[in-house]
Amino acid sequence: MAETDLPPTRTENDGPTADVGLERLLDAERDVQAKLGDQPFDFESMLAISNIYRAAAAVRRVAERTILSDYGISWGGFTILWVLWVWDEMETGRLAAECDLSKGTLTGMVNTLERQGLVERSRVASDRRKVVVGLSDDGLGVIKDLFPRFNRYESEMTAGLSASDRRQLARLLRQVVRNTGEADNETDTDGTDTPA
Amino acid sequence: MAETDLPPTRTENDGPTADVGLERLLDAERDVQAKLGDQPFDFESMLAISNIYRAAAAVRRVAERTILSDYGISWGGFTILWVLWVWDEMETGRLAAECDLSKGTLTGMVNTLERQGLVERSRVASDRRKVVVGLSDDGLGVIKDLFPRFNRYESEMTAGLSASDRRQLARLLRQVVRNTGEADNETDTDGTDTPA
DNA sequence: TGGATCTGATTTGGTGCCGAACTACTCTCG
DNA sequence: CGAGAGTAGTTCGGCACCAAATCAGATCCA
Repeated sequence: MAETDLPPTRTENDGPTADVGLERLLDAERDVQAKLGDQPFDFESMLAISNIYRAAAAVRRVAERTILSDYGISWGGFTILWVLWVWDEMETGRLAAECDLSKGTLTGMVNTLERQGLVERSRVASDRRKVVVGLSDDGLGVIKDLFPRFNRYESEMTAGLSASDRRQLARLLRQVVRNTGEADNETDTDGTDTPA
Repeated sequence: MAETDLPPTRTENDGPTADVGLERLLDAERDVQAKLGDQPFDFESMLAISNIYRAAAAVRRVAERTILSDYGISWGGFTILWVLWVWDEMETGRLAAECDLSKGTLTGMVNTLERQGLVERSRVASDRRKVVVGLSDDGLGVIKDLFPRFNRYESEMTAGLSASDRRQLARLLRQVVRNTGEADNETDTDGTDTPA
């Protein structure tokens, strides 16, 4: 959702607040509330969720424009290389889950990476349905070279956050992921949603 | 990037930790560090950033599968309707900025929404380059109906977070967005990156 | 008046990404 | 064994999304 500041006409600065224009946020809240009449709404959740989306998109766009474009790979492509690097070759389905992509999407992206000579597919002899994907030598070279740069970029993106802020951020986001209830929650951390 | 838990073979539960398998995180850190040799890396930033992306994707997918699919609109389509609802009709360029989309993308999505009869385009008489987009009556009906449901969903996605957690989350994410240095930062909150 | 320039929107070409349908293989058990 | 149920991966149709190129209208001098 849109960054919920910027009501139509305001461009003035507002001094050294540590945060992005607080008044704008209040403006936005007022504007939304006006549309809703007396119906209550959860402004803080709205801000939290919409900022997740905006931050993710911005971080991705900038990463792709800056570092990733040097190697001609996308965010998702990088993720695949990274997973294969850290945890070695694995079969398609698992790789998809690990990269948080649908199987269909993964097939396409592996095609791209294969065309670029960065990964290799091989069928499993013991179960000929399965396909294992692994890094090629070139792929290994790329990720070894790329990861430190990427990680440096990640650090830059969290500039201004203390170490505990970063941990907190990760923690809160994990809770959000858990709340979506999408599978791969095989961990069942709080025991409230055990299937049976 | 992949949720950085789940090293290849571990499925056991790990008891009532308040957080997602802490040991797995440590495993992942160890695995990555092993690949890097003595080269240092910023694990906490990596976790923070990758979780932003994963949370955003999960929240979006689930929203589209559950509420949004009832109306046949996408996350981005919803954003457009919402912005137009709260701040009234506006011209294409501004709408794109507000929705955090490129102009080209916006054109396409407005086409879709127009086909669905939810928004209307009209040229501006005083400057015939400009196009103003606004909600149709149907579009207004949809967003009025949809927003409360969507907002309820947003609340659910932040379940388990205190009010101050939510504010904190939004705040930290705003800092990340700021760090990307993508424009629309006309606010310049800390004075370090003023163009001139 | 009329080119050069600027600005707003659309078009174009190409991925990424999804869910659903499909194909090929494996497993089960009668 | 062999039909049916299950599973792994790919294909398909369709948006979303971007950057770059293009088109059309406005503006600014000279």
